[in-house]
Amino acid sequence: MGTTEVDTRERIVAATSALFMQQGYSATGLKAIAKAGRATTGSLYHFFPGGKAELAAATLRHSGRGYEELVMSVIDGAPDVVTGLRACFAAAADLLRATDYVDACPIATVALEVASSDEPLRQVIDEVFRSWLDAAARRLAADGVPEERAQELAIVFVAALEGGFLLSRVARDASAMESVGRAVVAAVEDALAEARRGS
Amino acid sequence: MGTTEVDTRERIVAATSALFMQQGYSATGLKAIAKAGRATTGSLYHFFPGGKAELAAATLRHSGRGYEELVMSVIDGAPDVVTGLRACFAAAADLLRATDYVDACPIATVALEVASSDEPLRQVIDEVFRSWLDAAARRLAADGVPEERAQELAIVFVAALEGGFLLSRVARDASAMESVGRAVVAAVEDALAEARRGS
DNA sequence: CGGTCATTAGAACGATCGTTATAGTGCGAG
DNA sequence: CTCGCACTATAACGATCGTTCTAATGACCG
Repeated sequence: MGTTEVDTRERIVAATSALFMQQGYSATGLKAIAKAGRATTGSLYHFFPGGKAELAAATLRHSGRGYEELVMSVIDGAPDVVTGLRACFAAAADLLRATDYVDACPIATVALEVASSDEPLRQVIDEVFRSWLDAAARRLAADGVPEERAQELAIVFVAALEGGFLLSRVARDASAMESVGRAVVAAVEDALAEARRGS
Repeated sequence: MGTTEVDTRERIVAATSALFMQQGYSATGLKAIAKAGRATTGSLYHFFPGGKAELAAATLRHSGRGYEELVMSVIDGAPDVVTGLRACFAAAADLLRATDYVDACPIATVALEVASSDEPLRQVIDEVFRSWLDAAARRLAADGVPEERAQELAIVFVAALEGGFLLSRVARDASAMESVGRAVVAAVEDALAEARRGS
């Protein structure tokens, strides 16, 4: 049995994620996915009998988990949340520059395409974002940000990241990502200072 | 000559904008646009000889100008920038709720689709965003925010709007838009307070 | 060796894509 | 009235879409 079928499956998902990144959902054909993932149409439908919809759902879940782990590991690798967040935005800006502004968030691209026209996929993305927000809020709370404020700052964090990706990719200039990063860091610092001062 | 041809042209652009909003660029077929705009394929190619690409460019420019005027009119209708910004985010949240989270920004959706795969359209969107950022920065500077800070806050403003649209549409809950709104307002208030205090 | 089954290869389906071509409409100018 | 031109209608093109189907491959088990 080995690991062959698992590798093919993961290769297909990885190829799908890469294509979603730079073309979105609708513009990415199954033939292109098969070619990029070194698979055939038959193989593709063997692993994803539900066709494009099932493949997209699997890809979004996979990418969502991957990005969450990446972000959380960067933050946890820092002495505190504030410097962790700073590192996050710096890493995102570096990644954009290093990949010619291609490597960003495939989930956001697909999200805007399907949010109002493909309910099953919208729900998948909703779960992914919810998981991100929960993880970020927990991490902020662990560093002393009050519960309610932590949830709001988590939303601001994710929205800033996605907004930064959008503006940076369109402008082919990562300075937008750095700008929103500074704003998020300042907001978190404020919340922490207020928490230490107040009740 | 009358206004017939102008009306048809504008009807096509409006229909395109609406379809881009909920489906994006690739998923929106020319046939669907023609039907929604009460036009035919021939009529469509008469007004936009460049085909889908030219129609998309015209639509993005048109929508971009429209949103810029809308946002600036809301801000200018308020006594100061801070309450103007508050009104902006409140209006965006209300619009999302009123339209079942469909009516958002067609430009962001198309932007993520084409930023790395369609250079001409990317440049059009780049111009649109640049115009937004310039207008917002000028408005912030007019209310006393130092030049450099105004440009950065303009980026934060637009990124927050787009990030708020994304999260709110996916979650079908406009509270994310309200959260990012509060963060932007706080950041601007801070900048104004600092400007009044410092040099 | 023979048989089973997961996996692959690739052809073929109808539908729809963006685009083009052609014929036809109707209105304003001379 | 008639010519010209802006505009419309519709059919058709080749290409590609997502999907289905049938064969064939190949490794493991009795």
